[in-house]
Amino acid sequence: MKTVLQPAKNYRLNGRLWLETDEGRFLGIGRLELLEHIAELGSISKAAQAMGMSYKRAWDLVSSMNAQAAAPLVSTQTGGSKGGGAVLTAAGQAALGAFREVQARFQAFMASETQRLHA
Amino acid sequence: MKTVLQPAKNYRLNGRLWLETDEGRFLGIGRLELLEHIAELGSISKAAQAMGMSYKRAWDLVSSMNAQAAAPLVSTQTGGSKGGGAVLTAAGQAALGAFREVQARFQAFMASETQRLHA
DNA sequence: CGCCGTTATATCTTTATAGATACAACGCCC
DNA sequence: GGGCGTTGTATCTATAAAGATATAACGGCG
Repeated sequence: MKTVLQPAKNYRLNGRLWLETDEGRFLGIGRLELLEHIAELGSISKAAQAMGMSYKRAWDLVSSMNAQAAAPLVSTQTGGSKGGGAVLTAAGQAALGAFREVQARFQAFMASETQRLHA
Repeated sequence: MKTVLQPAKNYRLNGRLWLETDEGRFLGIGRLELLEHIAELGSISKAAQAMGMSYKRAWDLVSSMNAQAAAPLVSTQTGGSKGGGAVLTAAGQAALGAFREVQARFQAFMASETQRLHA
């Protein structure tokens, strides 16, 4: 196996991908996973708990996403039968699906490039 | 123009790519630019100055690169006619070239994916 | 009306990271 | 041998990011 680079240990190509506006990051892998958990659990606090993330951080992320998007990605309700909750809007579901696909192709790209480096 | 996502402002896909080992990041865009400046200027301190980076940070980056690589990427000399200096080793030049290519294809990937999102 | 679980918000503390500063060691060169 | 500019290293400070904690507001429901 001829490799162009020879670090001491096994190495791999890794990376991160995100959508950004002039105001900063908008949607990346972290926010993507948060949206997935919110969609599944119907609650910001439950999603944060499931991810080992503080509620504050999760709420800050949701807040910044909703602020930067033309239409909110997450719709929240305070009070009610279960105390409240959060669900994805149609825009949120569309964003989730679209970014999932981009992320999948990014994974494929990285795998391919890692192959090439080790070739 | 139909877009899947509708943030308030213009948005773009961005990302970072790096090589990593179990010990952490090894070579990314920041270290790549540092290597380029070292190759051009023959000095860690001059490279740091040109990049608006503190010498300490530049030295730390070089040190961690050399520590993680099987062969050092940067060869340094203390003292001498010009007080000392730093040059890329053959391994450093090879790493520079290889990562430059990966980075270029990554840029193309991101441009293509941005196109697709706006399609 | 009071209970409940959640959203929403403020404030303080902790932690990680970058930067600033200082200085010793080195080796050519005058 | 002394000056010079760089590498190499330690230590302290400043700043930003994340976490911890506390509490108000909300609205269905018994």
